[in-house]
Amino acid sequence: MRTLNLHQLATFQVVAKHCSYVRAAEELHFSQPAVSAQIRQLEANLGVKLFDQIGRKTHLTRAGEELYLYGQKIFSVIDEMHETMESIRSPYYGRLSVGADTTVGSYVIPDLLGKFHQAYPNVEITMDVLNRVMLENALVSNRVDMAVMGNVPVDIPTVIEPFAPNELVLVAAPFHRLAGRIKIPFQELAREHFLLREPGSGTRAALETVFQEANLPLEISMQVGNNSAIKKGVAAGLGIALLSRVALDMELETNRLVILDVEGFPIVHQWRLVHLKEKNLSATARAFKTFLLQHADWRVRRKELKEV
Amino acid sequence: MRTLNLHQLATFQVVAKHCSYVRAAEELHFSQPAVSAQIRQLEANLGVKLFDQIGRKTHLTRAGEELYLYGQKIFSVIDEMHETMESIRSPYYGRLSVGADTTVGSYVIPDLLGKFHQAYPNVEITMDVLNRVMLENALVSNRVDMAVMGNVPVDIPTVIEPFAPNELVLVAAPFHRLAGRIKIPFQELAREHFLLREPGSGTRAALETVFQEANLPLEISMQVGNNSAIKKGVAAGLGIALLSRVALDMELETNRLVILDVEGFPIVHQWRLVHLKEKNLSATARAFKTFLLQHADWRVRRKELKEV
DNA sequence: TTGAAGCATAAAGAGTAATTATGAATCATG
DNA sequence: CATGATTCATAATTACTCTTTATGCTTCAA
Repeated sequence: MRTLNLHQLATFQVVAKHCSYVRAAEELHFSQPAVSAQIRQLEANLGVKLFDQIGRKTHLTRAGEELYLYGQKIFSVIDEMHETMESIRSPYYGRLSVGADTTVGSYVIPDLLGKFHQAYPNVEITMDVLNRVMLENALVSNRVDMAVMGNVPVDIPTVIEPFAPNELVLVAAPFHRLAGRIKIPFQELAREHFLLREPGSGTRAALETVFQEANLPLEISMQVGNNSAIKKGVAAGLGIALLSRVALDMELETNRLVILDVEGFPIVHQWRLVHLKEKNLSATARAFKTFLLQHADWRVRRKELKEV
Repeated sequence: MRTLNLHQLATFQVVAKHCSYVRAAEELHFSQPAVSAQIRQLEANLGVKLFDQIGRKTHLTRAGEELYLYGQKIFSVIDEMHETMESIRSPYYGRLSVGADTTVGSYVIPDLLGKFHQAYPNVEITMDVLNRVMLENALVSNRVDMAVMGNVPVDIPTVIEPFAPNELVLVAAPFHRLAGRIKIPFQELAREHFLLREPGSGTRAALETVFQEANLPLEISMQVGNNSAIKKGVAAGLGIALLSRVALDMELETNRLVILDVEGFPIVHQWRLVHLKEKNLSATARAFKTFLLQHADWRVRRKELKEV
């Protein structure tokens, strides 16, 4: 089945405009027979005569008049479509879907998204805070453009960019016996009770690793699936905890928690920006990636300055 | 400048629908590489990626989603356009512009247009009643599809169809001295005064011709540019006149005028349907032509029966 | 690890559309 | 009234585009 040919239609529009094959050929930079052939084929395709040749004047038929109007309609939709494609090519318009794991999604990304939004106000941003499994899932099923996380998936081909250091610090209540002491030997921790996240949490895994390497037993005071709850517990004196530095701004400022200066701490992990290697990043996504990598550093430095 | 290719867009729509090149190829009865090539070119033309290949699943990108919507819009306009063309191909829709000279346009065509309108109620009909010069002008400049007239233009290539006889009869007032007599010798007319149309009128020319051939002088009582005025004058006894039979229905019925039975009368001319040889008659115009030629005969016969 | 599924790539052939050159008809003009 | 300019049609050739077949690579389920 022979579908309408836009090339023919475009040619027709010009011929109809001038009511002349010759002048249409000039405007189109085609030869006159080429134009004639296009019109002949268009007439054959549509099954209607488009022009009347009266003497050496060319007139539109009724069908031609109607087709001319439809041509304008069609090309105006196409123009609109091209504009849309143009805006998609530009990073300043479009949609962006970012996934983040719990900590980074709660404490780091929101600020950056705010800044990005200021720079690219017409970009529609979606952020999903997900656990590691769901994140990996969202990545491979293409539901997010990219993800920010600590432990990147290893079994799928991805592009990984180091994004920001994740300092895991030991915190305690200000009245804790270790608070304020400096260069606390690691062994001292053996007597402490810990508040921990659920198994599978990256932070918990890190803590377990260092205790295993030091061959010390890890005393668990409480297991909680939520950073806020852990912070509350520590502040209440239920024990100490290993937490991401970025989650502690307010608690440190208001002196509800203090960082313990223990040998081997902070443990510095990396947050990473990840996306599928196969993924065609949109202009918007590329802009966001660049933006994130530039601003992350600065933000982390600012934190460190503040901390000193 | 490379314009959008509808073939590519149509292919894209199917691929987008299935999110699969293979299944699209099946539906389109193309090979899979052909489909791939189409999409590749479309992406190049638009400057955007349309699909993400994640593993062996194919996903639409943002640009692809947008394009899919535009594709639907574009093809719906095109469908509508095809429907319009279809209706133009049919004789039951369309426009029709007919020109007619004064007599036939006033007394013959209106009835036929009414009948045609009953048979083709969706056809937009325009009739222009024009003098001979204007009619010829309208024909060559393509402002009317066809014309009905007595003296057809000879210097332009036309298609001419005899349409109906135009009986030119001599009429007088019922109290005229010749009224009621039969087989009046032509010579008797020499004593009569005539009411005539302006020079250039076909009827006048016909009368002048027969007088010239008989070598008789033509006595002019009055020259009037209008058939109604002539009829009024004749009825008032100002003289006799040569008039088209079809213009006399009412006057004969109400006995305001009578036909004179003079040797050599009525003079029978032809009305003809004329259109440019080069003109592409629309389906509607062809239907009207057929209709007119069929119904004209019948109508004239009816007139004659009534007259007897 | 093997095979099926899905898409890409390359070479060859069929179909489409461009160009040049030329012809026929119209129409204004010296 | 014949000449030349204008306009579109036709024909042959060439260039280009698209399709197909054959094949390879990667993914993913069994």
